[in-house]
Amino acid sequence: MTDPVAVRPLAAASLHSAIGTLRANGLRVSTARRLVLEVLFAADLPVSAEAIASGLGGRLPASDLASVYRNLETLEALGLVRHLHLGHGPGRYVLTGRGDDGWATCEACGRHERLARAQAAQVRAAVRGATGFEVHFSHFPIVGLCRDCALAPDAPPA
Amino acid sequence: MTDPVAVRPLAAASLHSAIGTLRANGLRVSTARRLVLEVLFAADLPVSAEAIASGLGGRLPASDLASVYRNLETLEALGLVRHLHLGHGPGRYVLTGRGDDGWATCEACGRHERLARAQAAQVRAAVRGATGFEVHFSHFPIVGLCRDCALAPDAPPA
DNA sequence: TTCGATGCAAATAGTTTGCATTCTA
DNA sequence: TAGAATGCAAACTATTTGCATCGAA
Repeated sequence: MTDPVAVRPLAAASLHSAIGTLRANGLRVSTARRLVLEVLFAADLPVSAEAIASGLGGRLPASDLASVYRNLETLEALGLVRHLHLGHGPGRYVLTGRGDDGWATCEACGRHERLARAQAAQVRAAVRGATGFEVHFSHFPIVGLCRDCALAPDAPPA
Repeated sequence: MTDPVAVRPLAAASLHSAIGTLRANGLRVSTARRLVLEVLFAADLPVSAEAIASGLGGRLPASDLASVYRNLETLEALGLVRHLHLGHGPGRYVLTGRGDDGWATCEACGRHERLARAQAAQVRAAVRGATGFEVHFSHFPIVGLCRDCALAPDAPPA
């Protein structure tokens, strides 16, 4: 990368537009780099670098783990990708625009839910009121019990 | 540990009472184990295993890192200690009863603030209302800008 | 005197970096 | 064909585990 130009977090609507952003920034569109983007566009939840390198476990062509990390860093610098930590274990990567408002993780059933913009706004307002903090929830999830598991503490679904 | 008896998270008010809990559970009070507790009682913020092993950087006697991890695991199983992740880098350990209601991390100035019980309750209620989730904030912090940094975005204090 | 706990070393997971080679622009 | 990106290997950080030895009860 010569000089990080488009550092505003601009979500790419499609693989095509993401590639356009790469080109617009003087970056090359290599096979490995395109692959990382393809996996991210194919995944609906945040995925680990390992999962990307394996091509989502074989559904897509595999590539080198070190290159995946380097590409994720590049894509993150462009604002096309974010990373977050949904618990212990490897970090997870998502396209900007998917779950930007935050995530909630259920400790009982393990499910990860995106927060809707309106939900996040409500919570942000509460935090602002209680603490003065201007928060976002994009790097760590909110952890607790989802509605279902909170009601049936002994028999968590799934 | 023979059999984890006191698994209810009972905060120890003092080093003395923590040692009592160890004894009550048939665990031995070794030098290394007492040292881990001493560091935790001396620290006001959550500390890394590395910081504990170094005796808070020399202020207290040092000990072996692997033993520190093993002891933290034991103390966590007894409910005397919790761990959390305040950002990237190593996990941090705290005594139960210190910041159980959660933490808020400022991205600009890097400070970590404990949430007060009432603050946490307000936020929990908001999350419950918005999402149905029954949350706690003890494993990951709330991340954002503290009141001061939110007001002066370009000149973060300290 | 026994077995729980220690200390050292080696293993493991996640991530980063160095460097010669490949391939995009 | 210049230099960005790759792939492999090695380094690094955080954490866990094996095992012979030590020491608290």
